[in-house]
Amino acid sequence: MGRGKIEIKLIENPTNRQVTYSKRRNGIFKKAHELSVLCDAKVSLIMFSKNNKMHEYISPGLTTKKVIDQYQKTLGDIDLWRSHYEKMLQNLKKLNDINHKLRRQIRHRIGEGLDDDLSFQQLRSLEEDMVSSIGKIRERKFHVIKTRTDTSRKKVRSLEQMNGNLLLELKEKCVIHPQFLLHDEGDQESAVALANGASNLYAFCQHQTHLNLHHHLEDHQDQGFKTNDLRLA
Amino acid sequence: MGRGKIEIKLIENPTNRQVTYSKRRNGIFKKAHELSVLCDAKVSLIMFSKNNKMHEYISPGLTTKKVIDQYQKTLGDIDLWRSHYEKMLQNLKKLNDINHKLRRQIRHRIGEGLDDDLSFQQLRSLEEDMVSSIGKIRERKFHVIKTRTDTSRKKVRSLEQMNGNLLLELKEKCVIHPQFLLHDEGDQESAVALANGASNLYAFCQHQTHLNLHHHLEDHQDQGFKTNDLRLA
DNA sequence: AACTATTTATAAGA
DNA sequence: TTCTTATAAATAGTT
Repeated sequence: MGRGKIEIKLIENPTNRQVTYSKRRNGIFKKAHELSVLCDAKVSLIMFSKNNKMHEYISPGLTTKKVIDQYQKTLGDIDLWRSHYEKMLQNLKKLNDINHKLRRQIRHRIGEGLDDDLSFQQLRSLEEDMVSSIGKIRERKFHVIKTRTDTSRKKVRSLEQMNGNLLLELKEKCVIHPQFLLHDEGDQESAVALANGASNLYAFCQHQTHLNLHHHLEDHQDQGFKTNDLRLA
Repeated sequence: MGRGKIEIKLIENPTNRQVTYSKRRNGIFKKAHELSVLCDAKVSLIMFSKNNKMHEYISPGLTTKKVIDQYQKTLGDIDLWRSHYEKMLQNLKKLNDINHKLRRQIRHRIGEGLDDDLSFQQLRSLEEDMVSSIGKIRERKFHVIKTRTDTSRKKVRSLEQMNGNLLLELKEKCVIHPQFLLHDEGDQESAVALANGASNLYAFCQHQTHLNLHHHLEDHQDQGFKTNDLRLA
């Protein structure tokens, strides 16, 4: 209907296409409206242009939601959404049930809600179970504390050994180069630091010992303590 | 367009209306399809006739669900369904999380999964908690067993009293009407039944005593034992 | 956006 | 429903 007949196939020219879309869209909307009125029909017409501009017609007194709802209902529950939705509802219910059961179990295990529904036998087996569980927890607790103690002990041993080596080396160096010795009597911290196990050398070489001990307590990765350390001191 | 012009208003004649609906419906569908093809538009056309018969057109390669989804998205998430759906999803997720936490708590309480992530302090407080809980459970257990014992004791006392009364009454009746006495020596059950506390009257009036005792043990509500009972025996 | 020659849709009748 | 057909309406191409 127009100056010439056209073939029904994609209009390649974008401008042309846009114009035709516009004209025909209005045409369809008009027809949809006429049908609504003439035949009292419910019509929902939704369309998106090639550039995703949306246009819709809906019969007077209706909403698209209503139409879609009726559509779903009419198609029956074969509908993807409805079944998906209902699966979700079931899931929700199941999870809630499980939740309640878990809560109940916990309540029993913390000694609440026992009056509700536990028989003597159930109470007995619950008690038994908890006694055994507590055993496991204690075991684990002792394991943790033992591990921790062992670790500390090892650390202490290793530090002691390091200190021993350090002191020996220091002693040698001081004997060879007595000019490095400092006699800073006012330093109180040194005394505290040295009290750990280096006290036998206190009178001999206090300042350097002090500084090197600190190094080792603070930075465990630092293994490079040779003659350089002495120069830094 | 037709033999005569028509006014756009409800067609009162149902037959006429149905015919028009049919014709125009096809017309719109054709136009919708032409638009789809000519302009590469997405078209969804759903309609219900006055008698709720549904018809739909959907552009080739599309589904109504897709169109509706896009419609919802385009209108923005103000949409009721989408928000409802998303609330449900959130809920589901939350429930699942809670579930996991509850399970974890239970696992800890039954002494599993302790290595994962419990510090020494946590283990200590868990142990403490469980000790206190076990106390509550034991309390409840003792309460249950005590209640049950008490109830049994009361029942026994009450039955003993009943039996006493019964025997006394029976004794009287037998003295007044000695003709009711039966000397059925072969009855072994009687001896078992009487052993409970009626043994002192064994030689006196065995058969009746036996039957009446049974009545009372089986049916507690039956309080009506008078002279009639003896006649039934 | 308007025009208009043509095509298309369809109302009424069969 | 479907077909027919006179006529109304829609619209392609043009301005």
